[in-house]
Amino acid sequence: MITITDVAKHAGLSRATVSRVINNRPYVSEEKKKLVRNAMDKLGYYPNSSAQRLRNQKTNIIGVLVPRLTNPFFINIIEGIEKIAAESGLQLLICQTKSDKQKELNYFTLLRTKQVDGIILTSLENDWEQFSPYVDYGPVILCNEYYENATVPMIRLNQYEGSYIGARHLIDRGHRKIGYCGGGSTSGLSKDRKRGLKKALEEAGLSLNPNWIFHKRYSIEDGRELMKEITAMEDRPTAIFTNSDEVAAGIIKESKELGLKVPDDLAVIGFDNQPIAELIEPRLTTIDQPSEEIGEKAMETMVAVLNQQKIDTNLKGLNLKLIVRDST
Amino acid sequence: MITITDVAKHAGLSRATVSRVINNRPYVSEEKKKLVRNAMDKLGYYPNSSAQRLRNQKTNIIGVLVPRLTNPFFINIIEGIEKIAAESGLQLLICQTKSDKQKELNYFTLLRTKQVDGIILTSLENDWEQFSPYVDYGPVILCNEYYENATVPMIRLNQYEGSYIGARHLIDRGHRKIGYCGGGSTSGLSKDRKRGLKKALEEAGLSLNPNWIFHKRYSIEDGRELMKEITAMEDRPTAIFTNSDEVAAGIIKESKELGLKVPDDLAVIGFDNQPIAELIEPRLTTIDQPSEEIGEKAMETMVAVLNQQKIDTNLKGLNLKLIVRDST
DNA sequence: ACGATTTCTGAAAACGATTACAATTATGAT
DNA sequence: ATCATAATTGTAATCGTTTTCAGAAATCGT
Repeated sequence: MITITDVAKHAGLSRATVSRVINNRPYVSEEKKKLVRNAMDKLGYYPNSSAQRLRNQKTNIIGVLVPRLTNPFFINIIEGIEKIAAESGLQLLICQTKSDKQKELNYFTLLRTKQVDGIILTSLENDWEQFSPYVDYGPVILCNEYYENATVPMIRLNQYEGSYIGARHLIDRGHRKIGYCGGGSTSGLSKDRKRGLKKALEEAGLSLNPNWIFHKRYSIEDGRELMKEITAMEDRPTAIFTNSDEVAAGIIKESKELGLKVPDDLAVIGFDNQPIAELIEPRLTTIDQPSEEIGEKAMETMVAVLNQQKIDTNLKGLNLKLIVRDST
Repeated sequence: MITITDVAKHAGLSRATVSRVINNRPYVSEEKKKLVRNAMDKLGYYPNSSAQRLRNQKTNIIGVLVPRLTNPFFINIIEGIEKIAAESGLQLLICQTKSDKQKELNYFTLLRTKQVDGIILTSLENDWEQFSPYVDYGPVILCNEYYENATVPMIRLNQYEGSYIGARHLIDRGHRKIGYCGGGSTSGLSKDRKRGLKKALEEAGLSLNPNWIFHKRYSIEDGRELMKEITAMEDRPTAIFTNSDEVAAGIIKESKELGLKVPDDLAVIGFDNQPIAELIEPRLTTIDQPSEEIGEKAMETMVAVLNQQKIDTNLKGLNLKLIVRDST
């Protein structure tokens, strides 16, 4: 392997001078700069990043925790994060938690072993109390998800509002028996979605039937299973409010297979406005989230924190929007 | 930050002994082991991985190059890769090339700066000649994609065969005017898919109309655009063979919007058997690929190469399978 | 009991970069 | 011409590990 020492020797200079050239430090004469550059080119030198990281005590890598890569919503967030990361010369270490509590927590050793300079969380399985001991070891930022009591920057949308407008839409369409399929975790997002729904129901003089609350459903397959469960009930909801377009798509698909009409027999509303929402028939009514934008904002915040600048987590202009299509 | 020196001091021993305990080296008495473990626990010590990497001259990270994370096919491959990586204590650095030649090439500096121990390529934009200079800097493995003349391990399926059976299916359904939408790169996969189609056509006394060959279409949106182009033609194909389910889905969606019936007015066959293939209507006829399995095999091969064991890239039992649904 | 192994432990030298500091030379002001 | 200041370069320490080497202690075989 070619090291900085080789370059120095070849250029007839010291390592220090070579290092200055690499890092665009001042106080190097043009003449020597040229010598160094020639030597680097000739030898095909690339600095060893482990050595740089050890010496500089930073990695320029940010860990990004997502539940599963199969969910386009999180890919969009990553897209936004990556855009800003690239602009700032940072790399991403993308980590799948598979919605597993322990896995999620384990990724925090990345911070302790100095493999990453910071962590962005896009979903939450554990309670805030589990995370809080780790914030001493490097910046942690919540993107999309949030806690009420967390002490780290949170890039979040008004999920309460989003959920409320979705629920209102169902009520306006005349539904009185509305089911809910949500995460069921203790995160602010999860709670707020349920709260928004409840609020809309209350306003209409309705309440949430505990039999129609479903948790921990994420995939298309989960949606299909859920639909089978609903069909088996004697008292069924006429509309269902879901936490993701994938689950909603699964419900629609299975409904059709079971000979039920969407939205007449069952109205379905999704969340996220993924490509699949346009593709499936009937096209899915859903709640659009500016996912890429919150990813960008999260990474901008991370960059600010790393540079010890003051941060601004204000997200005005970014709203959840109801997209009415044919499934409601 | 707590270092190994702190632990050594706290335990009243040398750094060497602590290191031996960390790495399960022999020749440490039980007594001292306990002292070290206690000290590590008490101080909350985690080894600094930059230092370990510098010293050990390896990172235990493998770079995985994919075109775009939005394509579930590649996510499946990653899934397989990750499974084996986890078993072997390796981490993944996932890199999106966005199907950009330069970007793809740039990621090879990861190898030169020793940020990764090896690279797995799942798609190819450049010619093999562009890559070959880099193979000196660390193991490179091709997964899914391949070249005829490459000198690195290739985990590949018989795309020629897969393409052939797909084309045969269309011909058996009575189609004589068959269009092709493929990658159009110089990779073996791309060439073989075209070859397989041509072979089937020739056997039926047909040939591939150059007007009906389309390249560089990847997304649902690309599919929709493509469909508009086709509709604008005066002499249109009656069937189209695509390179991915996403493009195929876009074609189907747009067809319906344009008032065309699939498969009657236009038959469409996809590739990959993604979830979307089941969801869209008409359900998509497609060619299933054991994507997770080839990911696993690729990582197994990488592990073998890193350990200098002899490798076996045989993939028998893993085949491309035609899945007939309703779009043909 | 005595030499030959084997087990245990620490001192010190790596790994490849960056940087504080000192030494030297060049430039500028008077 | 002289002194103050700025620009240029190198020496050596440092980041936090692992490992070679050597020495000390324990164990073994006879």
